[in-house]
Amino acid sequence: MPTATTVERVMPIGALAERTGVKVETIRYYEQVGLLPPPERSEGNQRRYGRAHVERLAFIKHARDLGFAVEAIRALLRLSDNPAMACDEAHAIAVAHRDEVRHKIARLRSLEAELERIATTCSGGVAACDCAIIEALADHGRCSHGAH
Amino acid sequence: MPTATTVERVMPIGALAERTGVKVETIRYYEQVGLLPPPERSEGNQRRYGRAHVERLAFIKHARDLGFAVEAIRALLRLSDNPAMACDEAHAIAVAHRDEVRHKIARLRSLEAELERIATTCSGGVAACDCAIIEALADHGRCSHGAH
DNA sequence: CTCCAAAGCTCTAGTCGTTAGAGGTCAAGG
DNA sequence: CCTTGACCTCTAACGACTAGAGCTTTGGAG
Repeated sequence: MPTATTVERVMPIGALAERTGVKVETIRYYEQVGLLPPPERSEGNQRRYGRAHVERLAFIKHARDLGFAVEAIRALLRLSDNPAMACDEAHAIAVAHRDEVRHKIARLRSLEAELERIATTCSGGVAACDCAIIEALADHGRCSHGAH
Repeated sequence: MPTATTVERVMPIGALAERTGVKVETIRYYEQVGLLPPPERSEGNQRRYGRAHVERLAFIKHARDLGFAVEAIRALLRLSDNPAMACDEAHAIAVAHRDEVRHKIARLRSLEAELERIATTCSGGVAACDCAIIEALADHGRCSHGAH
């Protein structure tokens, strides 16, 4: 007993959007940049998607959620279309991205520490505060050359 | 015995860039969007910066390095120009940003874990690999609805 | 003093991955 | 048949720069 959106042969863009959690505009964008192949059209020129599109878009969505760049996804899709190209390349892409993510985490952690420090130095509303946060920002500026 | 770049009254944009580590184009951009006040100009219409500009730009740079958005920096600069406005607001900005950074870290950490998992599932070049990374991306797509 | 390369100037457009809007067409239920 | 919502294309905006074209100014060497 298939519901309206499980009639997969003739899915309009809105149903595909709902199913995958990707916005309509974004789907059209992915088509425009060549991530999602152009689907067939209805007589009235409206896009009609099938199961293959759902799967491909889900793949794209998951990769985007993992923070892969559109370029990287293009490469991953090429690999998935062409398994003969082996997974060495896919592995390299994933590892490169993982390292990038690690890098970002490390950077953000030190930012967090510094933000925490300057935010707690001045907890707001205190009279002695002139203001510690602003001074921290200004001082660090000065400290790069030690000039006054 | 001041060197060329320590002659602060007449610093051209390139010297300011070198001193602060902010690119020339970015300095002009900051002026355009109103973060850095327009400096005086030479007879030939070239920007000439002084010490105040070095300090303000260093403040901006440090805040940007900490990941504050330009809008937030605009607010912080307003506060630093006008200390009477108290540090409550600065504190709120810093705390909000710290929380945002924490959020980002948490998200990235789970991404990292998943990337690690899929990257090590297929270590590349293995025959059995068909490929685990690509399957992981595809499967997750499918698992959101359990459909085949 | 004259010349030339480096550095400056303005203005425009491109980046990335969407998102939003204008202004129109199509499909389906009452 | 008519309305309403979903769809269509095309263009511009976001944030924070970055790059380039095409020009002028500056400052040191000859």
